Amino acid sequence: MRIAAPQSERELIDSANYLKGKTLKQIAAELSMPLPSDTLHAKGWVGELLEVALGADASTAPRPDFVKLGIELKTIPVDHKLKPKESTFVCVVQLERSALSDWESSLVKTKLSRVLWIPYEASAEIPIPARRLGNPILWSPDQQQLMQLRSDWQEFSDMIVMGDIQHITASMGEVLQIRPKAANARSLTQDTNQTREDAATLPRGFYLRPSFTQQLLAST
DNA sequence: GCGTGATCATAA
DNA sequence: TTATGATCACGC
Repeated sequence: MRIAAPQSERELIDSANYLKGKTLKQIAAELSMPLPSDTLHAKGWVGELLEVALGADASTAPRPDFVKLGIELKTIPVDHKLKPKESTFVCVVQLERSALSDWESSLVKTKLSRVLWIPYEASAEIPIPARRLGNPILWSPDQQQLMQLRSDWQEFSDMIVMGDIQHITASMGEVLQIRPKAANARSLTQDTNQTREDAATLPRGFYLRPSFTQQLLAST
């Protein structure tokens, strides 16, 4: 268990491997962090626990979790077959034109360039404290995955630039999807792509479909 | 409100 | 059972 930021991929992998098989209760105890009574009011708790356990650089700014290594940390809930139980949030959908013009400099590509995936047991019958961590996977998208991501991202970006964000639904996209990412359905953010100058829309985020994360967990 | 961490809850 | 649309918590 480490607190200091890892100085190399090797260090990070070693730390993640040390956590493999441990329960959330064990890890929380070693860090003196309280266990949540439920996940309804602690939705991001596992992610935050692992950030501390692995020495992710504390920051509230947009960040790779491990700044020096350029690595993003993602915990992912899986069932007994290693099948993801949820989609994976990637990043906010930026509505500025500059953010919609170039895949190579996009937030999606940057965020997913290198990710440490840490699967953990999340079947409903397993109490939260007893859930164990799985095998950590340090991943970068391969050529096919990159093409899929780029294709979806381009399609979405084109629609948003055209002022059609209201017509984007979660069923669109092969591996990526766009869904709400907000406090509630009344939240609003400026959308300069629409015709009206004061136009606003629901804040949204990019998510990876479970079918995509399932494949990457299985292949690596 | 924004961006971080995500999962919930119900319709299909 | 699954996936979409909605929501929870936290630091600023």
